[in-house]
Amino acid sequence: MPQRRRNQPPGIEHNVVTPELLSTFPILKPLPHETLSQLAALSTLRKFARRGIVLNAGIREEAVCFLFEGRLQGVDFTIDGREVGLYFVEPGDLGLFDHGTQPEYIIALTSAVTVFIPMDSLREVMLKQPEIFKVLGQRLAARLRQMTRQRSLLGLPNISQRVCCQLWMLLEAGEKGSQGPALINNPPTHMEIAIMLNLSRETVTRVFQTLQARQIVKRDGPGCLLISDSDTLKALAEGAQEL
Amino acid sequence: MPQRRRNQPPGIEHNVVTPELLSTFPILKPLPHETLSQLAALSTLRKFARRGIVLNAGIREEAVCFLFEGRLQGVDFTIDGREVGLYFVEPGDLGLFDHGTQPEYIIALTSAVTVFIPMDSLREVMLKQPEIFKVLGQRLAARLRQMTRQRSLLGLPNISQRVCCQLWMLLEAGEKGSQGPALINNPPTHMEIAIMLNLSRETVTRVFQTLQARQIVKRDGPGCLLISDSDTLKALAEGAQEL
DNA sequence: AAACTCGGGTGATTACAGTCACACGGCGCG
DNA sequence: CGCGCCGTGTGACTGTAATCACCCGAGTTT
Repeated sequence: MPQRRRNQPPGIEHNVVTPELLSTFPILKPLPHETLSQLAALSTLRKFARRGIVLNAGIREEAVCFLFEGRLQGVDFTIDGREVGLYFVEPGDLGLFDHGTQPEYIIALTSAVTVFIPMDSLREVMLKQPEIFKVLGQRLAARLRQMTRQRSLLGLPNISQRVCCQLWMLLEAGEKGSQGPALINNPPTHMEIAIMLNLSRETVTRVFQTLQARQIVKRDGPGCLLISDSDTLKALAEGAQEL
Repeated sequence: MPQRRRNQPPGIEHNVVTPELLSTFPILKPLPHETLSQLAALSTLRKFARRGIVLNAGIREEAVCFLFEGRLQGVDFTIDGREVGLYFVEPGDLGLFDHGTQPEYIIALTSAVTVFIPMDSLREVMLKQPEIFKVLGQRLAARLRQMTRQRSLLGLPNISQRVCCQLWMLLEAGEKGSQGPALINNPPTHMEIAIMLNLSRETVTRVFQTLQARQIVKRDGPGCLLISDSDTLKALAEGAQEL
């Protein structure tokens, strides 16, 4: 479980958020159009390059952040400085924030497009539209469930099962093209998976090697991972089959 | 990382919750007395014996639960049925709930006294007193931070450091009698610690053995663990010292 | 073109925690 | 009382994943 070095390109800002844009987020969809307009006016569009720091630990950046495109990763650090992966953030469906002081960093794994809504502006809108509270609460709860699920992964004694489970979760989160050869766009690197699963990079690589040898997954250039045999992957993830 | 068997004694119910009782919870303290009275009328006092199931996974039990006395543990299970410890719940300061469907079980590690407030009753009060939202949000966020912290523990490559860190967190959570020999009341069993840290029971026992040999901790009968040398424990937890 | 960095791929070695097997004291209980 | 369970304590053995060391190819910078 090693380190990653980071060069930290900044986020680029724009200010062209439309209510339509916001309504593409399932979480915000239920809100009335009028509310979305208000929110849109307060929001900022920000782009991040790979490895960019989206939200910084400790800094009390009072903002809610919605992911549009790309993939983010919540990471924390152990006392002795090792990186620990907490969760992945998938495009579209995930809003994430910051409450009190954010304990973890959130980092762009790919170039990413996000929408930021400043917390204090949000609060004004919330006073008139208490439904937002509910929406935010649901997000928090979902994150909690996600972290619980991720934590229980670590309990798996079998390493390849861990990796397969993680892959399976990535599949579920992404485009659910149901059966047939599914695919994961911009998959995390072996290193990024390793810190999620408390493994070393080499171990993850080796598991991937056997998965490829068994024709279960397949690289399709960089930026795309093909799951040729998702049934077997599922079986492996559930421990019904040994690798 | 093994299993625990459970015999599941039921919770015993009473209905004698006073507003004063509620105000002993730091989380609820800021609420006006009138609100507390309303809540108290809706609340139920429930006692659990050791190993009792406080909140059941999957079941959509719409209630908020506050811990008064004792210690609880959130647990989940891996796909292959192994138990995984998620967090400890300390008396007084911790309220916990249930949103959507609770993914994890919550189990009494010692006999415990709790107060339950049904979710729907709570909602009525919330309409008039939106501050409760804030309180609940803070709790959720705190739980999230706690789980993050616990997760980063697992990243520690050194096993004894993991255990010491966990002990240190238990100390912090409990009575902070500041310096001098601190103590942990009703400490979790080795097994319970093991599933929190992804270790085997034996490994935890062995770490405790060396800690006792080094006079850092000491058993004071069952139900009490004495931390003789909390400075060294802290050093071990932070990795400043090897065991 | 050379000099990087980054992501991935591999082998040899080895520390170390899991597992199994057992033992022991305390305590509740029929 | 004796029985059984639970929490703890300990030794021997072994599998396995971390570590180290290296290689490769593809992009980028200069």
